[in-house]
Amino acid sequence: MARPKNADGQRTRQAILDAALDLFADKGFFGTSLRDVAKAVGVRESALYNYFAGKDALFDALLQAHETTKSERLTTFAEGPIADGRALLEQLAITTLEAFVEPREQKLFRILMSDGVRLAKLGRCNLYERMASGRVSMAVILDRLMREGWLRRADTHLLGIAFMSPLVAWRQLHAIDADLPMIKNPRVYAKQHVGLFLQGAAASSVRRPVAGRARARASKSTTRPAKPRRSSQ
Amino acid sequence: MARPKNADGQRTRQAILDAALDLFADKGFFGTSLRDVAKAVGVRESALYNYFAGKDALFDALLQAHETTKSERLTTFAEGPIADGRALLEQLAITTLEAFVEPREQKLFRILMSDGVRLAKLGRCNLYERMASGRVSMAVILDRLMREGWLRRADTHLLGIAFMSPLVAWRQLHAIDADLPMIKNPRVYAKQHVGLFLQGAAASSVRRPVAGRARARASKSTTRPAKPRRSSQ
DNA sequence: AAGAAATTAATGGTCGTTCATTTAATTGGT
DNA sequence: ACCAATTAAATGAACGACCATTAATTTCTT
Repeated sequence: MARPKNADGQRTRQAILDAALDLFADKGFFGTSLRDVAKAVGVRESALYNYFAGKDALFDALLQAHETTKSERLTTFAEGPIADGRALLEQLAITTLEAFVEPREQKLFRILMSDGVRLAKLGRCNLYERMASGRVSMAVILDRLMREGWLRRADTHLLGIAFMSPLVAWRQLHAIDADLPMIKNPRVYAKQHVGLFLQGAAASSVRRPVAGRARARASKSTTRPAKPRRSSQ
Repeated sequence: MARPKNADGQRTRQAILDAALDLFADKGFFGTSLRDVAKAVGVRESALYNYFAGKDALFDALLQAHETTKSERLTTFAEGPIADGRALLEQLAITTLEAFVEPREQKLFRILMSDGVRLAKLGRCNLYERMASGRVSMAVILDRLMREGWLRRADTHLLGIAFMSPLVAWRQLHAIDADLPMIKNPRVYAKQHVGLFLQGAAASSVRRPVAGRARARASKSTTRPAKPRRSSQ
């Protein structure tokens, strides 16, 4: 039989996109056949060609559907005055993590993780440009934070990687196994991450004397040996 | 013709392993056919079956060849007394980065990056166990550093991710594109990374009084408090 | 002659894609 | 309000190209 009673093109098209996103995320672009996609939709594979010219076109449509959704999260952080550098970074971390938590974005992330390099090599997706634009946006934000005195002067890319990569890694680890012995709440993690990013991991008692402001933080540890101090770069 | 003049089984076997590593790293496990491997070796694909039972067995042999090479880099750092925490972290960072730089390890890294999740899902490689063991080793080291007063008390996984993920990211970015505007020398990067990890990115002079509660987000004040420009380093 | 190393040939399977066809809904003229 | 023409949506069969794997065979070395 063909053309069942309530066949709706728009609905089918969206179902194809949904199924393709799921399957590509699960088994990869190259590991997913159009037969798989069609079976998930409940349709023969030849029906897909009514909506997409081929497998590549389907993937392109998938990417484009999320390109419009994305709408440049980072750049909005680079505008307006900065009232509180720490709060801005926390909000930035939370936004980033929550973007990863969003299911569709997460699936897309997994697709780009596993097949992005090869797809980019075939000129079929702009993974590198995506990443580069992200790094640039991040550099702009960090540069502003440095110029306005919230961050110390340092290599922008060093800071960018140090700030961003733990967020990505945290999300990645959670995507692989949700039961890891890690901080589970995105907001809690973001807060702690920013704290670590700003203050550093060194025990607070051995801070170099810079400004008289002594931070009465932590230092609840037991007796510890005296630290030989080396100059910091 | 068959059986060329100087055919050597051992040599061929190694050539197969080398070619497979290259091709799997480049096009992925699922994207590489045995024909490709055979062609790279200069042999028909049926010849591969003289050395490996099949594609899976070839991949297993590839993994095992590097399993023996690895020999637990991290654990050696957790033994012996810690003379200098910063130096230890720097050495750890350098060792990690240089391990990534090693070509074979780098290719394996790329394979596991792109196909690891799916291969693990098929029970064909122990990606998760690898990562978990790495996290545990890292946690042991960080725990010692905390107990001996080199690091402030914090969640071990938080610190582990914050220390390790930028190194992985740096290597990843360099593997993708060697011409990025980033610190290129592994040792220089390691030093700066450890400095940032220990001291943090906050400008050294300004510190908010206390009360990390940052809900000053809603304030729409256009008047920005004057930020002292303290340039450190 | 024996065996190692590689060949050619073939098998059964899956893939992306094309094409003619069938069915259900919509439309327009009378 | 009816019926033909049109269109949208999906089908089933097929194609050529790969794929992993196996089997029988050839050639070189010792």
